[in-house]
Amino acid sequence: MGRQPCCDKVGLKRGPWTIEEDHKLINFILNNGIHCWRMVPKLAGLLRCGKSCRLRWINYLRPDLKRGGFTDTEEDQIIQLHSRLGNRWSKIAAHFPGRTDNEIKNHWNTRIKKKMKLMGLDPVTHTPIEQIQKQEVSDNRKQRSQSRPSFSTGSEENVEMIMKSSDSSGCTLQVVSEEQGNKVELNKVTWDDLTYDLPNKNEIICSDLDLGSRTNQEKNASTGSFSGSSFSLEDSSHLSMSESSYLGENSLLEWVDSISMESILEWDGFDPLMDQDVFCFGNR
DNA sequence: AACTAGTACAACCGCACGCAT
DNA sequence: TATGCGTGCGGTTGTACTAGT
Repeated sequence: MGRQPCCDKVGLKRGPWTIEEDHKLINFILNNGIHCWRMVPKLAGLLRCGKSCRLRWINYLRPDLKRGGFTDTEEDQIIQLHSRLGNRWSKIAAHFPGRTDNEIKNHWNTRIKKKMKLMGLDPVTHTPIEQIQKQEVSDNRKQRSQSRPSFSTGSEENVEMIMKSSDSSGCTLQVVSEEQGNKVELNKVTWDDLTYDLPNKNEIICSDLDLGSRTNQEKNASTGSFSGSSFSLEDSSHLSMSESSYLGENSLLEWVDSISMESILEWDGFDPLMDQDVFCFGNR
């Protein structure tokens, strides 16, 4: 059927946001909340598409954003989570309140990837690069040998791992030899073990936990409460303005600070269009 | 000082999903 | 069921900034 564009793009501004636009957007959202992003630019007096407004708010203007560099601990945590979740940045970001998926994704692409390569680890599989190269050689050999008729490749590599149970700390695996039908139950292994010690762990985890396809519950959970990339209006009342350590421009920061917290807290009491008193400079 | 290469990150784009009709 | 809409997500691009020469 083909999706309609989120906006006609005609006469809309693109590129970097100005302080004035930021002020307009923040003022509108803090006073009215968000019911329909498509309507936000119109009501806020912005020549932007709703999508752009949403992105700007989520990634830059949200008052609860934690700015600044990532700590070593955070980086380690990102690596751990990435090994389990892959490039599902919103899920990863959910573990870091105040961080956005975009921020984590950027940090991953610019720094952590390189850091891992320097450590000799493949950023995609999280396994030692040397091991991957060996595996590739082994696979090539396998392929070549399989193309030959009646040639056994040996049983060591023909095993299947089945996840028997799992929780937040780790899982129990069953290893089944295809050729001999042997079943060996491993003691519980932690996710870290899976990350660094076992080959092909991505396939194991993804297939058995269905991490490759998001469930409705996951989606709802990610949008239902404040959890990193997904911002809940309800939970904004718990946020501390002191956490917004950086907003790009001091004037903007000061301006946000100057806004009465009461107006921020009343997300639920939002009356969408009753108050269309869009921000004007000098009004506050 | 001028230029270049590398880095960091904001912003955009296209697609998929859930929901309503 | 098919279609349209709004939103969220992940990949990619653009650009400002910094370091090195």
